[in-house]
Order: sequence, then structure tokens, then C-alpha cells
Amino acid sequence: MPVDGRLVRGDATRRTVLKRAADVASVEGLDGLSIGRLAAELELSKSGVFALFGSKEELQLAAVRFAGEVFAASVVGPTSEVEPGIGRLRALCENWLDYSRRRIFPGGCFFFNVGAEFDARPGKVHDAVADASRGFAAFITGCVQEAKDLGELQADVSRLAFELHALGRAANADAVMFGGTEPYDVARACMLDLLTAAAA
Amino acid sequence: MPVDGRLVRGDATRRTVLKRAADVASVEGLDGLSIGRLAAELELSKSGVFALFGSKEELQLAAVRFAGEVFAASVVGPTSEVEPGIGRLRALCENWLDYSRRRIFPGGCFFFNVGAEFDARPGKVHDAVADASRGFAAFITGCVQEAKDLGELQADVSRLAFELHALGRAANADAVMFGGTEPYDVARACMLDLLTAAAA
DNA sequence: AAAGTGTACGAACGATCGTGCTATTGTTGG
DNA sequence: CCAACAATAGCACGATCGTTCGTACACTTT
Repeated sequence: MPVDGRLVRGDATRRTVLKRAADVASVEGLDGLSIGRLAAELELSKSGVFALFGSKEELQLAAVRFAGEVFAASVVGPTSEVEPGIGRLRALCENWLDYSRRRIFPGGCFFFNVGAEFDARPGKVHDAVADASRGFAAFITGCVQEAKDLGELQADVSRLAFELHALGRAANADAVMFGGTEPYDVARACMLDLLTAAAA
Repeated sequence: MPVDGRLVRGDATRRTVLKRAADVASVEGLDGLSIGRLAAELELSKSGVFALFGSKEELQLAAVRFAGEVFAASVVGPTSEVEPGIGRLRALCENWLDYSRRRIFPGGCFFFNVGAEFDARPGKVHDAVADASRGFAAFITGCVQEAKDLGELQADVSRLAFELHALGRAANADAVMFGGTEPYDVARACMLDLLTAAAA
């Protein structure tokens, strides 16, 4: 099966552009992205970068998809190696705090920043970001439900999920804004408390 | 008492500009502000608006200060009418959720959006936003401490404050992103649970 | 070999940005 | 009355934005 060398090359540069775009957007926002600046930093031509995506909005959407892959690979994916139940739930929390603390994106959690940026605007980018956020919230809820079904904890599922979600986001926000890693420690302690308090 | 009519006039238009600026920034961010657009919407000249603030950064800083006044008047101020202790703490939570739900700023909490926008950038605007955030966090912590000192609850003060802060921010984020008011109900229930669980 | 397609470039476009400069107008204090 | 001053307007600037167009090259398909 012969691969098309043109498409391979295109996808390669697309990915380098998207990596940089996601990194920049985690700090300056998806609107702070400029095609010209991306091109200059990567030593490509502005029109070349533009042609790879067709429009700035498509570039933004592609950046959201790319960041979603990174997030899934860092936070969600590794939980499948842990037995379902309270253990997996704990692993999810750890992975998430680690993903933010280790600055996989230089501006902290990509979806926290971009979510706040597009939460009140209409359009495709909002919808894409909202879908991603909803998906992650649903995954947390699913893990909590799983642990409850296994009889490992008894709690209001959606409320516990909301609390865990809230703690993680707050830790990211405070740590990025003020520096230091203490918010992660506080959030983690709160999360563990919540889980042990709900343990059956 | 002589008042300078020129300064009065200037301050008046400054305030109308700042109100609009804060409203826009709560949706599009402080970087999404443009002096020309503000001037057009308010039927002023671009150079006139510019001259009132001297630079875009000064306009942004003034908008942060203005939003701080609004926030203080909506959330923090009214708590002084409630007796210190758990009652004041509860009022603080209610005020805060109400301030977000009633969309005092059309994009939800001004400081949530602007905080996420500037959390990872250096500069005066970051510092101003960080100071405001720190101040509010300190106020929450102070109220918790007060309630503890009065013997009305026993808890790890900074941790309880962090949890309440996290719940409020999460409620604002979800409600603005997805619409509806359910996140406020969930957050409020969680807050009350936390307070009654810690009640002495 | 020819035709077609995807990547990449350079140049140019209209629009908008922040920011100067130069009035003009209305208010103040001497 | 007059000189100083603040608010506001008009105009122009250089820069940057997203986008379009024409073109050159690499590669695939026929």
C-alpha cells in the first residue's frame, strides 16, 4: 500500500504547526494566535501555513482537536491501565493534577484557558471546546458511577463528580496564576478526603 | 466646595467607557477590547477614548479596577450586613453565585474570564488581576477563619476556603459554557454540605 | 509523457489595530 | 478678559491582521 508523500509531508508540518499553536493558545488564547506569528516562529511562509488549514477558524478547531489528543493521552488514556473503581478514579485525579503541574501546555491546562475564552461566545470554536469539556466531565462522572456500581463508594454521583472537577480546575487556575505547586497539594488532599469520606 | 466641571465630565465618560469595556471583556477578554470598537459603540471618537486613558494597557487596568468595584459592591460589600460567622460565610457564597447567575457582567464572572486570560502572561495586567484574585481568596479565608474563631465550625481553614472558592468558580464556568442554572444549584448544595459538615 | 493534486512561497489587498499630532470647544482660576 | 487646562474630534502613521492570487515544485495517477 503506497503512501502519498505529499500528504505525509503536509501532515507532518500540520502537526508541528498545531503543537506550537496549542502551546501558544494555552498562554495567549486561541484568538491570540496569529498565522503570521506562527509562520515566523516556525520559519514557514504565512500563506503556506494558511493554506494548510484554509482559514483561521479551521486552524483554531484543529488546535482544539490536537489539544484533545494530548489531553486524552496524558489524563484519560492511562486510567485504562488501572482496575475500574475507586482506584481508577484516584488515578484519574492524579493524572489530571500531574498534567497541569508538569505544564504539558506551557500555560497550564489548555481547555481551562480556552474554555474561559470561548465560554460566552457563539460559534464553532465554542461548540468544539464545549464538547470536549462535556466529554471530560462525563468521563469523570462515569468513573464515579463505576466505583459506586462496584460498591466501593456511596455518594451522589453527579455531585461528587462536580466537586472533583471543581477542585482540579481550581488547582490549575491558582497554580498558573500565582506560581508554585501548593494548590495541587491542597486539591489533592481535598480529593482524597472526598473519596475516603464516600468510601463504602 | 468647588467642583471642576471638566473633570466631572471626563470622569463621567470614563465610567461609561469602562462599563462597556468591562462588559465586553467579560465575553471577549481584555485583549479582545479595541479602542476603536468601544468608541464606535459609544459614538465617541477613537482618539477621544484613547486620550482618556493614555494607552490600551491603562484602559485594561482601569477596566480591572472598575470591575473590582462592581464585584465588591455585588459580592463582598453586602456581607457586612450579616453577623460575622457561619451566617456571613453562607451569605458570601450566595452573593457570589447570584452575582454570576444574574450576569452582572454578560460573560459571567469578569475575574474568572480575565483571570484565565492573563494567568500565564507577565505584565501589569496580570499583576492587577492576580491581586484582585488573591484579595477575594483572602476574604473567603478570612470569613472561614472568623467563623472558626467564633466556634461555629471546626475545619482546616485554608482547605475549606479553597473548596468553596473552587465550587463557585466551577459553577460559573459550567453555567456560562453550557447555559442553564443547574450548576449553581449543585454548587450551592455542595457548599452547604461542606458548611454543615464542618459545623461545630 | 501528460494531467492532476497537495505543499509551499512571495507579493499584495483591504481592514483594523494602537498611537501620535493638531485643532476646537468648554470650563477654570487669576 | 484672559491664559491655562481638560475633553473631544479629525487625520495620518506604521504595523499587523486574515485572506487572495499566481506560481513553482514534488508527487501520484493515468
